[in-house]
Amino acid sequence: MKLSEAKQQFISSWGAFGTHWGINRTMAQIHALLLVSVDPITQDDIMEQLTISRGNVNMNIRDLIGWGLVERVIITGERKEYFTAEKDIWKVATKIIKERKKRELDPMIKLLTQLENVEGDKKDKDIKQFTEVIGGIKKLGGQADKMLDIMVKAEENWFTANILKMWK
Amino acid sequence: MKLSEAKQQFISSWGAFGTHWGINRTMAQIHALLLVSVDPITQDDIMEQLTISRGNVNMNIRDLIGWGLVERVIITGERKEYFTAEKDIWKVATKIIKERKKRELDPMIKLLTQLENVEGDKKDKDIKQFTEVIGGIKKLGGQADKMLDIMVKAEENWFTANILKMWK
DNA sequence: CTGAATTTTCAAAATAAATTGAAAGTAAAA
DNA sequence: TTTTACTTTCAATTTATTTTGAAAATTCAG
Repeated sequence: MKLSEAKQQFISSWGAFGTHWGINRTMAQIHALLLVSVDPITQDDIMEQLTISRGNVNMNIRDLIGWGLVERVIITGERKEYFTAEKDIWKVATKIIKERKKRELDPMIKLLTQLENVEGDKKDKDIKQFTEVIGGIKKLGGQADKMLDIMVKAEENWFTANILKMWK
Repeated sequence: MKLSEAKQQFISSWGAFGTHWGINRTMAQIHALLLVSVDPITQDDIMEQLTISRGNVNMNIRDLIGWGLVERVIITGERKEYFTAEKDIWKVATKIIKERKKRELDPMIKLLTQLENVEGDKKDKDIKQFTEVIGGIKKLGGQADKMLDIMVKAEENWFTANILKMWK
């Protein structure tokens, strides 16, 4: 397979993959394009390569910057803005995990904590099962939290890799 | 907060939470309703509680059964079908993880493996970066795989919990 | 078998999400 | 300051997803 073909394939698949995880197709594709672009590129480059509108590119790029996955690059002498993506996949994963945890997991756990304090007799069958389910989810969330923390804190890949190998 | 209110709140939030993860709101809500229902319930119960159509309930219930999160229950003497959800959250998570891994992660890793075999000089800057990015994602996928395997294989919650505590 | 109860299907309708493109906004250059 | 190159915004449109509901299929009791 040729490089250009492989890049195309990657961009398209990464986009499809993203949709399964609540990320919009175009944002994932722009991210993929930036990942496989050696040098920083402009909004016009993205428009052309993915055949999408200027507004679309602009909005999604801003989102990607918000996620900390892409940054603006100033090229001296050039008027246009250039963009580049973090290429270290470990860092990429770390950022996504941190951000999703903050945006989704933390608020959910906060809510569950409130829901646990339901009125009534704790011995009641209905109440008991409810608090058990809620408590279970909270506990699971806590576990996930710990795992993610480990991943995030483990600066060195080998560290986690080796821990994991022990129990494989 | 009253139990009924808390249940309502949980169902609605669980639905919203689901949408961030590529799960449709109604399916997540049906799942939530089943999680907080002590006894098995019918399609009509679900229709009524969530005020959604029969067809909608039927399709989403089938999907949930496909994920192994819900099962049909035959109540002797009753003509209608009843449904119930797995209440052990650890098992629920395990099933979701296994299934998503099979449906999404495995195919992606397979594709990346193909893309690594790109034609041309491995010393070329463009090719080098491409294979590095692809290789990085594959490696990350492999790590995730291992982690998920550990979670899935760890029948006893405390086992993983304790491993994790060591590095917290 | 017959027919009532129940489940399933799926085309059409409703809703939600993504995309466009042109106008408004900004900032550097002249 | 004015012009010009570029970026941002957002109402309108397009596209994708979800939901409905009635018809078809299935199941089971009599």
